[in-house]
Amino acid sequence: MAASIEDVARLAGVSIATVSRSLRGLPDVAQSTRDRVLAAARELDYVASPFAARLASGRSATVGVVVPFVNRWYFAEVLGSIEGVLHDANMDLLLYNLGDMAGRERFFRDLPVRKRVDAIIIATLVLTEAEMDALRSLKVPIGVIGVDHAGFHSTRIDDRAGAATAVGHLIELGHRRIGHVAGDRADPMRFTPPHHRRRGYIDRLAAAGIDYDPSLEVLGYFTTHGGRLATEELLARPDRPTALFAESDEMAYGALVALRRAGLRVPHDIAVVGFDDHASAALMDLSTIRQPVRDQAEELTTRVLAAAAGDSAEPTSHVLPTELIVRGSTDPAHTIY
Amino acid sequence: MAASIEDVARLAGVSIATVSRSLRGLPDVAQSTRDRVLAAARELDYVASPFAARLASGRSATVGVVVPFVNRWYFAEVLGSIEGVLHDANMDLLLYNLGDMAGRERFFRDLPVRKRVDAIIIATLVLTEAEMDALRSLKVPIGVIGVDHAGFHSTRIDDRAGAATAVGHLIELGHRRIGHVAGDRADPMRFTPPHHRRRGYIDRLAAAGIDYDPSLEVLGYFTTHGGRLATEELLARPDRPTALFAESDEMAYGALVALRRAGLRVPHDIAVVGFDDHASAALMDLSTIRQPVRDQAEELTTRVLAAAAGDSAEPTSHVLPTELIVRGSTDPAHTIY
DNA sequence: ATGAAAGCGCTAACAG
DNA sequence: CTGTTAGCGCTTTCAT
Repeated sequence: MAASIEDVARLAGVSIATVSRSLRGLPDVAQSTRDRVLAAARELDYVASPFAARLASGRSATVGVVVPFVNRWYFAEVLGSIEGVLHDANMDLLLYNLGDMAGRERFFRDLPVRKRVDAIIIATLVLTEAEMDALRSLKVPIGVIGVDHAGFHSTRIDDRAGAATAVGHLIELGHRRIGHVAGDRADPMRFTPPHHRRRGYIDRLAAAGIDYDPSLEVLGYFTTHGGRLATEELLARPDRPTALFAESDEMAYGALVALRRAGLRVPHDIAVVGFDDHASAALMDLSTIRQPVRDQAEELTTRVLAAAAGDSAEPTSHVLPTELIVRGSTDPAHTIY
Repeated sequence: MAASIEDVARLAGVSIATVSRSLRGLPDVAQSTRDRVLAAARELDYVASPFAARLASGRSATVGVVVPFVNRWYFAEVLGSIEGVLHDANMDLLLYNLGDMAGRERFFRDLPVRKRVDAIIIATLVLTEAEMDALRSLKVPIGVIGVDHAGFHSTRIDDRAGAATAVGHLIELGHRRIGHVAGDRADPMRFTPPHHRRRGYIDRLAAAGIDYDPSLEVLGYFTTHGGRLATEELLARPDRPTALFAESDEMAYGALVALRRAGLRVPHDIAVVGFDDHASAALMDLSTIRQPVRDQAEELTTRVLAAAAGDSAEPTSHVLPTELIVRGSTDPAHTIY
């Protein structure tokens, strides 16, 4: 049986209260006493039982992290970043992967985080009023990454401005017919990027006096495969575009495959710009909008942790900058294919 | 304040013991009593405090999941699968992302899972004796995915046989000079696939009476970028290979990029086969060895859960089958580029 | 600076 | 079938 606080107290010749204080670094313990306790604890290889501590203190030293999918680049990146901050702060991380709408409904109905976390971090979901109510009922600080919701801590990028920058880059290169490989705005998970990025696309066209042409817009569903199919569809239409804006790099990869198969040269026949600066974008020589994924996750986690620790500042919404990265897929002096 | 078991007992007019029994579905409770308790619990929106239950019962209903990285395809896939099984079983999932050697050392030194999990699942690490001792000291069932260690539950594939199949496929197509884009065998994380997959490559060459040529072997470090560089290096050598075996699909993608840039046709000039059947392999038209990642994770998790629940069967090692998937990158009737 | 003691909210014998 | 009671291993007043 593992050592308990009583064993340590006995060995150190003090009360369990003193052991508790010493080990947690609380004040009002003589240095000599503390040293004795630390030595005893080390000798017995003692660690406090987290459950006993949590029951007694009412704090769980745990945060719940909710992601729609763990196996997509963006969410995996976010999750890894959060994990780092949390464990550096000696917090446990309870993972919830929604997976699909059924999982999402189950989560908000059952609220499996109840009575077990000091804070919650949720990635990229636009929450319904009912979901927000459910979360608020937990009475713990809540952080949302990628979206902002009043009353919750949030960190995100400006998707709309980023998309406008991407499209502006194409316009400055002289393109007027710009195809749009879009994310699914009707996804039941209600992700926001497709809405904002599309707005940015339309904004920027308008600013350049280019008419918005719905026939240049096809859904790619945020997958590589979808990006390929969408591009094939665009190419099959009369008067094909001279450039493509894909709402995500992963869709852009699919677009590049479709273009290669169609025998079109990039960027000479068709230029392509993506969004995210995904891990493989540099390899694919894809121009894109870089977003600081890890920074967003770390910044948000840090603030949520402060809130959980009692910092009662009002929840705020932070926006981090994006950056246009020009690579071969739009550089006329270059050829990918 | 949230309702406690006493509130429920009072409302239902029974003792807290009866509430506990009713809610947990234990026997020896009159149906009418149970109904009353359930109604009271629902009315008060009661859920038991997990910490109190864990402290009293000694069971944590939690499993620790340890991965080297969350943001690599294989591990993300594994993590997602484990999460599904765990939450279906009403278990909490505590995530530990090692990240690098420093993180790995810290994990095994501090053992942050101590006193908080009923079982541990670890992905793809070859454990040192010291690490195994540390884990054993926890006295909980341990599952390892991708490797087998005596005394631990494990599920894996036969990497060696899979690699041999991949190389055999190339040999049957008539190839004799087969380049090898290899994983790093000296990685301090000590992953096993590079060792086994390389053995399979060498085995199969030997079986076909082909001399092993070290100059055909270059490290690609399991990254897309590394695969590209490795391939470029292979192409720069005299008497270049007519086919490539990449130890992972992600490295194979890099190889395809390098071949395209070099103006070589696939599979006519050089055929390529990968390993894993990564999510994008179909899109890239890459022939590969499919491994059932989710199945491995689910099978292992299920067994570990049984062990944690008291099934005292000896830990065993299970091997799941792989399958050759032939696509355009090796099909002579086909052209990728 | 230290100790005694009262919980925290459950589970698990044990009685009846 | 149900209730009583003794913990589980800590944290946290409150004394001293």
